[in-house]
Amino acid sequence: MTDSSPTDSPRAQIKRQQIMAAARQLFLAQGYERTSTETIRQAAGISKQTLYVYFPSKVELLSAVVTEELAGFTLAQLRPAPTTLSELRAQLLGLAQGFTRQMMQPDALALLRLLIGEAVHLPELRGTLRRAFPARLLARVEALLSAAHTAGLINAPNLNLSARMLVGPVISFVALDGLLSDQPLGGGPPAPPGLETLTELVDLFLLTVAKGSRG
Amino acid sequence: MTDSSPTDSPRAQIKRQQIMAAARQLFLAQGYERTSTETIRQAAGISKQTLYVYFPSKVELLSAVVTEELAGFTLAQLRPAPTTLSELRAQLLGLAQGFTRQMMQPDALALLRLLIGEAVHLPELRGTLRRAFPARLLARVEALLSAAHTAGLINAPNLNLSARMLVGPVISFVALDGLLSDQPLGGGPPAPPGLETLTELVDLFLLTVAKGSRG
DNA sequence: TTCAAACTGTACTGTACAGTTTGATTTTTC
DNA sequence: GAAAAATCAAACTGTACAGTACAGTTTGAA
Repeated sequence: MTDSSPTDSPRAQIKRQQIMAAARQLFLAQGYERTSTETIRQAAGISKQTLYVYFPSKVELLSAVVTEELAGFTLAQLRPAPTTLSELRAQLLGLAQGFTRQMMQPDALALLRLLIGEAVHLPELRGTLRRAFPARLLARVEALLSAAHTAGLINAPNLNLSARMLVGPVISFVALDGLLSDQPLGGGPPAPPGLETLTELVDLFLLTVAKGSRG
Repeated sequence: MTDSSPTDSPRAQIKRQQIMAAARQLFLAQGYERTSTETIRQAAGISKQTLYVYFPSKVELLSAVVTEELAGFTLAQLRPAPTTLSELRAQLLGLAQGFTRQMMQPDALALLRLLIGEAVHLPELRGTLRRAFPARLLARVEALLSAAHTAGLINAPNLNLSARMLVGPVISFVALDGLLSDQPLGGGPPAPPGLETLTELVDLFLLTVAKGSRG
C-alpha cells in the first residue's frame, strides 16, 4: 500500500525481502505484540532507521508479511470438470491432500494462529481473513461439486453443506490436532493424516453424494 | 492454584468473581496483551493493590478467567447408549445442535480466539488447550459411535475418522463463519446453521456409517 | 472501644517499546 | 571523483505498563 521504498530498484526489492524474512520468522514464532521492532532490525541486520524507510510502521510490516505468506499457499491446480466418478474422486483427494500437507506445517499453523488471534484487533489485516486458506478450500470444493452435479455424477441438493462434509473433516485435523493441541512448541510438527486416511475420508464422503442415496 | 485470597470467606469469593467478571469482558474483547491491569482495576472498581491481593499476576488472572469460562461450556447430557438408529440420530443431533448454539456466541468465539492466539505463548494456559471444547466434542461423538457400533447399529471400521465426518462439518461452521470471517466486531453474531441444516448434516453423516454401505 | 483484616489512592521503580531526529558515513551512479 | 541516494549509530521523545511501597481509611466483629 504505502510504498515508501527508496526506489523500486532490484536492490530495494531485495532489502524489502530481507526485512520481511526476519520479521516473518519472529512474528510467526512469537506473535505480533511480543515482537519488537528492535528485535526485527537486529535479525535483519539493519538499522532502525532503514526499517522505517522501507515500512512506514510495524503493523504495515506485519501486513506485508502476512499477505505474502498467504499468497504462498496454493490449492491443487484447477483441472477440467470431472466426467467420471473416478476423476471426481481423484480431484477431491488431490485437494484434500494438498491442503493438509501445506497446512500441517508449523509455519502454516503459526500463520493461522496469528491471523485468528490478531486480525480482529488489526484493521489492516481484517480483509486478509476473507482470503484465508480454509475458506478458499471450501469455495473450491463447492465449485468442483457443482460441476460434478451438472455432469450428473452426483446427487447434492445442498452444495454448500456437501462441500462442508468433505472440507470439515479435513479442517478438523488442522484445528484439533494442529491449533488446539498443546504439544510443546519445539516438539516437531503434528502428524498429518496419512494418505490412506484421506482416501478413506474421500470414499466416505462420496457415499453422501452417491446417486440414489436420497431423493 | 496460588490462592492468595485474603480468606476463603464468601466475601472474598464475591470479590474474586467481581474482578474476574471485569477481566473476562476485557480479555475477550481486546485480547491479553492489549488489556492492562490498570483498565481491569478500573472496570472492577477496585484499587490496583486489591487486584494483586486476589491474583498474584496478570497471567494468573487470565488463567483463572479462561478456566472458569471453559468450565461453562457443556455438552448435551450423556444419555444411555442408543438401541435404535433413530435414537442414535437424535443424540447426534442433540450434540451437534448444543455445540453450535454455544459456540456461535460472540463470547465463545472470542474465547476460542484467545486460546488459539495466546495459549502457545503462555505456559499457564498450555494445558487448557487439551480441555478445549471442540476436542471434547470429538471424543464424545467417538464414544457414542463406539456404543452404536457395539450395539450393531452402524458400520464404522475407523471410529475416529467417522467421528470427524460429523464433527468436522460442525467445526467448519465455527471455524470458517465464526473465526475466519471478517465481519466487523460489533456486527452481531454470525448466523449459526439452522436446525434443518444440522438435521440434514446428521442424515448425510448416517449414510457414511449405514450398514451394508461397505465391507 | 479496640483490633484486625480488607481496602484505598497515590506515587514510584524499572522496564519496554514505537517512532523520530541528527549528523556522519558509506555506497551507488553518472 | 563528485553528486545523490542509502545507510548507519546513537541519542532522544513520549508513552505505556506490570508490579511494589506506603501511609492512611473503612468495616465489622469481639
